[in-house]
Amino acid sequence: MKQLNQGARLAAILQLLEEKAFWAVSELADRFEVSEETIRRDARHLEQSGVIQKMHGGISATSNKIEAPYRIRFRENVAAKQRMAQTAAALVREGMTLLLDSGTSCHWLARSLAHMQNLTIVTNSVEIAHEILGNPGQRLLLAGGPVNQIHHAAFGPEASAFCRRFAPDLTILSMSAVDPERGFLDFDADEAAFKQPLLERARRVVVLADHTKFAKSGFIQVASFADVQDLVTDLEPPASTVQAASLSGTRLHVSEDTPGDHHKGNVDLV
Amino acid sequence: MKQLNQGARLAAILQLLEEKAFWAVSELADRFEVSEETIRRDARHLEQSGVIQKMHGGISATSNKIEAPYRIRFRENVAAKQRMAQTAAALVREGMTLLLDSGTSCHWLARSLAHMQNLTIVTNSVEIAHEILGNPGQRLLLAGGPVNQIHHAAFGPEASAFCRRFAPDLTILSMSAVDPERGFLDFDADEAAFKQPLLERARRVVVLADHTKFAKSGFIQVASFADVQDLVTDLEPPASTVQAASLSGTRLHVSEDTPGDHHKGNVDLV
DNA sequence: CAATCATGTGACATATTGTGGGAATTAAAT
DNA sequence: ATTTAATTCCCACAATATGTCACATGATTG
Repeated sequence: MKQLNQGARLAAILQLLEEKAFWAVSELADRFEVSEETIRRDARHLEQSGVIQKMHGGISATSNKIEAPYRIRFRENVAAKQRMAQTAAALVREGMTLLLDSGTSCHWLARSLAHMQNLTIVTNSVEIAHEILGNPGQRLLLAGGPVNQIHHAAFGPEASAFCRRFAPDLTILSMSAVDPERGFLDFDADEAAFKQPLLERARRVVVLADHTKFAKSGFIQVASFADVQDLVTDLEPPASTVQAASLSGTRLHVSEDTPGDHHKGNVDLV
Repeated sequence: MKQLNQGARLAAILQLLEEKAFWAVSELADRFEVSEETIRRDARHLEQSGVIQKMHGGISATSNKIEAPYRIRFRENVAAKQRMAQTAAALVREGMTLLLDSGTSCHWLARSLAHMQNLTIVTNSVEIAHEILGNPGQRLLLAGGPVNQIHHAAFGPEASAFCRRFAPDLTILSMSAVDPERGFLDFDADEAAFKQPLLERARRVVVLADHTKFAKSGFIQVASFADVQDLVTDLEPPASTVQAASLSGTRLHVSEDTPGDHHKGNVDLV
């Protein structure tokens, strides 16, 4: 192929990506008879305009389907979420009825429960419902209504009324923020309004909150420490939070990352 | 297989996991002509993003659990279902409100609607809800309640009452059997009891039924031809069925397989 | 002619890969 | 059940490959 100017080359690259999903930088440099650095600059330009995706070794077509933000969040901090899920799963016994809140942490917990039999799961999360249906031998009760596009869950009055009909053995909630003084908080008003009534009928409340939640402070209080029997997290919380939990009798389950140290297990304070 | 760079290799591994649930490290190293350690590192990357599960000796798809029967059915007769979905999608306009019944045909339709904006989807199917949440710019109203393990959808009174609150532009139903004399039938009593009331408030009823449904005859009548404005199917139905449809003014949309003949399109009788 | 832009080159930073040693896991044998 | 052997895994290091940046050159444009 002969020398093309930049515009023609960019267009040609896009054309080539129709044929093959991935092109190595060296391939393109060779084909257009320019230096690899030029191709890399082209790649940077195209990536800036979101048309392609730069990868190590070359460029690839952007996935034509924009992934929903929820599903991106689901894949962030996977290791920590999996550890928390394992820790929380240890609280579950066969035959139990669980109320599983929406949120990616609860979603990972649902996945960790795959092997358990004879569970009844009540949830308002479409993602968790979808997950549970992949687990044979688990009953699913789904709260419906208008579905929130951000959280992929129903928070409306239908969902609220539905969930209040049950008295689950464990009420498992995720929280957006944990504050030593104000307890557990949320940013979303609908979400908070959905969770709050669940506390009244709850026998045992388990909250999942990774360490990033200790640095935040939402603006709607959902629960105090006294409402929560178990708090599962991935890193030791600040001393003030540990103390607040201790004073209210909230058990703290820290599932730390312990590479090469498999017998240490979880640190359960109180 | 030739040497691939990391990105291409990761994608290829995910592709391979579609074929076989478990791949040994040695197998993959062999296939990609890289060292086993490289494969292990790939595995670590993929596990970090939660896409696969690392096992001793190899990697496996996260869901090494038995795939739910629904999800197996979803992958059967894909070509026919996709054609029917395309045909049905042609009836949908932006801004519409759709009631989408459960069933794999409707599920494929939901997928075909991915590119459309500003749709409002009412459904009782967890699978369809999950699909819709992957389509940006579509509103989702989910009917809840106890979820049927076979159909992955809610058929209970909560779901029924919820759906009856809406007057959708299109009411799209799948049916288990089509009989020239008795109309549209079902095998499942709960499912039938859910669908029947939807017909009353429906403005326009679209039924999806592939050709296998013409050979069956369920035992619960859900609708007569007079209730149904459009019938989408993949092959020309028996003459008696065509006549029954014609007499009741039911439009017949046959999305036949027309390889290399893209302008023939659908056969619309009446 | 000055200013801007595209390109190539080389120096340096970052990422990926293979190798070998030692820990961990599994399988086999006692 | 306990020990032994084989396999597999993880880590650290070195080599290679790739990416980024800064600067110089030549082309293009106003």
